[in-house]
Amino acid sequence: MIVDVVRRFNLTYTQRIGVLDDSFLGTGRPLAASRLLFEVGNDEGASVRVLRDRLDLDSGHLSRLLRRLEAEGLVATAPDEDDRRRRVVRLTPAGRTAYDDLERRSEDRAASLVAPLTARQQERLAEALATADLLVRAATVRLREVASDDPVARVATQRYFDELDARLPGGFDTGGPDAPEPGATYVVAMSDGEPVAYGGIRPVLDDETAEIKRMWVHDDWRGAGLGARMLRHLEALAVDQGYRRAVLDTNGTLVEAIAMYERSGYRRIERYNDNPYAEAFFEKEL
Amino acid sequence: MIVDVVRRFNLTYTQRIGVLDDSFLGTGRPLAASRLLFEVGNDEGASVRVLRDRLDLDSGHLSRLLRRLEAEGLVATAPDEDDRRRRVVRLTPAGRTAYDDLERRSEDRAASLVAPLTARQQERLAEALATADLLVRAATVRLREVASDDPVARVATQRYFDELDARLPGGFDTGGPDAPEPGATYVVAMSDGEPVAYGGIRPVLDDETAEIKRMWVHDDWRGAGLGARMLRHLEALAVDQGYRRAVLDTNGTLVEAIAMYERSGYRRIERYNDNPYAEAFFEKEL
DNA sequence: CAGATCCTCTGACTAAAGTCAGAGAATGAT
DNA sequence: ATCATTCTCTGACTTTAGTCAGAGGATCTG
Repeated sequence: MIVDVVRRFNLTYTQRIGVLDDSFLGTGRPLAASRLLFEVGNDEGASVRVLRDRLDLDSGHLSRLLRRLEAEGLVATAPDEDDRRRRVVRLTPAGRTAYDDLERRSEDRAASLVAPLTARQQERLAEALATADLLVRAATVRLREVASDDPVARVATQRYFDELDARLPGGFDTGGPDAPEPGATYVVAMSDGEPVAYGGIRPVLDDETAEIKRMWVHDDWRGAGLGARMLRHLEALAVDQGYRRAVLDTNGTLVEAIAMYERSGYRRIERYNDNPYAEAFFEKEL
Repeated sequence: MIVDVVRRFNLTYTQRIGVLDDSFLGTGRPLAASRLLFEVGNDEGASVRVLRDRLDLDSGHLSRLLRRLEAEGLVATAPDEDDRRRRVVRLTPAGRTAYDDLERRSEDRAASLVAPLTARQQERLAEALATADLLVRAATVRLREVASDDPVARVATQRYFDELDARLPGGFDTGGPDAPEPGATYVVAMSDGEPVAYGGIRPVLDDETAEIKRMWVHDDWRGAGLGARMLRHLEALAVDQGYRRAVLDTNGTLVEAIAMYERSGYRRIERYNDNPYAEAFFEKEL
């Protein structure tokens, strides 16, 4: 059923909205060149390498497209001062104008698409598309294991601490830099190169028990089921590693987290550590 | 606001779902050939002309693609018996197999896209996409004036009569073929080559009054605001033609229609004709 | 500081997409 | 019957897209 809806929507989309991509046409530039210009404008000072990954282009192909935009006077490239093998690409003033033109075309397209709808219908459409957007993004998030000193893991951890600090009544003190945790496994969920959820497991109490640590979901991603998905993923990892029980602690102010643990089959237990910030303790047989 | 949501979704879509089109890749055939094969399979016996319009291809380009599919033994072309300038294209058994393969790939893609979501999330996504689908389709419907003896108008009229016949307690009798109606204007809303809504105006009573006639919306399109849009369109036409008042009659069983007229500012009036099927009468100052 | 690796670039292609003119058969209008 | 029109096709292109090998400079590793 859902598959049919997705496919039907896909068809509608490519036939009707897909024409939005045509906003990149009619500029006298090939599509790939416009896409590149758009990407450079979005991420001012991106290196050629980043653009290549982002647009999934062959290095020769991209290089030629850059020469073309350069010849048109829209972008300028210069060596990256941090690593002179890399080259950074920037828009020239003329390039900025061309970029703004693309933006305007894209906006006009979107506006003319919804113009025939009443205000009420536009609201319904916006709501439906926002929901679809969130869920599609959530569905295409990739979970991957990271070392706890991986730069991405550090970013996620910092955000986790920041949130605790903001939400706990007395603030939160990390107590200095991370000590290495033998046997711990951390997982990050990435979307568009940004961490959107994070969590890990580590041995605790006895060798059959894993502790779920540092569960965090990006603000913009609440309600998309990412937390539950991360939790399932961590539980599966724990089973793979031979654990038979998961425990976790959390602060009483994190009510959505507590509700999510309860929905996921966790039961409250007695305090099992001396974490001063923890107020609620849970376990689940795996 | 809505514009931003549309654009954001557009980006998500092209980056994530858009890869659905890749189901046409990896078949050893160029994309255009796969699309053509898909189209031929969807509309068995389509003429080259129809395919050209549908896929928006240059006639030379299409012709070469057809030769290619023919050489692979996937399609066969033969002159159209009705007009031997035209040629109709059909799938061969091998072509049917290749088509089914494309279908399967497309389904698999859609299934794997939603696989990471929970059942509840899949439901939400299906609902959101179905809503978006309906509204996007509604937004891209084109209204155009037609003569009442235009084939499309006949189809729409017939569906209108069929529905009356099915819904009125005693059935509905057209009372023979249409008499010509001097001064009448009919409008049809088309989507994918099919009429999805219909309606017209004609002079009645005095030369300041237009009567709204034969308002009909396709079953699948109820709730998309098409009826209201058609009504607004007809009112605007009436104003252009110098009318200052619109009236209409309808049967009491057509409750959604009555609700729609009331929402659109129509007030109940006394019977103004002797239409035996009419039970409710409305007017609106334009 | 030597060798491996990374990054971007050019050369030399092939494949796919798209364009335009016009030929030849079939059909419609008068 | 004639002429204009319609439909599909082929020929003869150009432009985009995409691939692969390797050159040459910059940086990292031991």
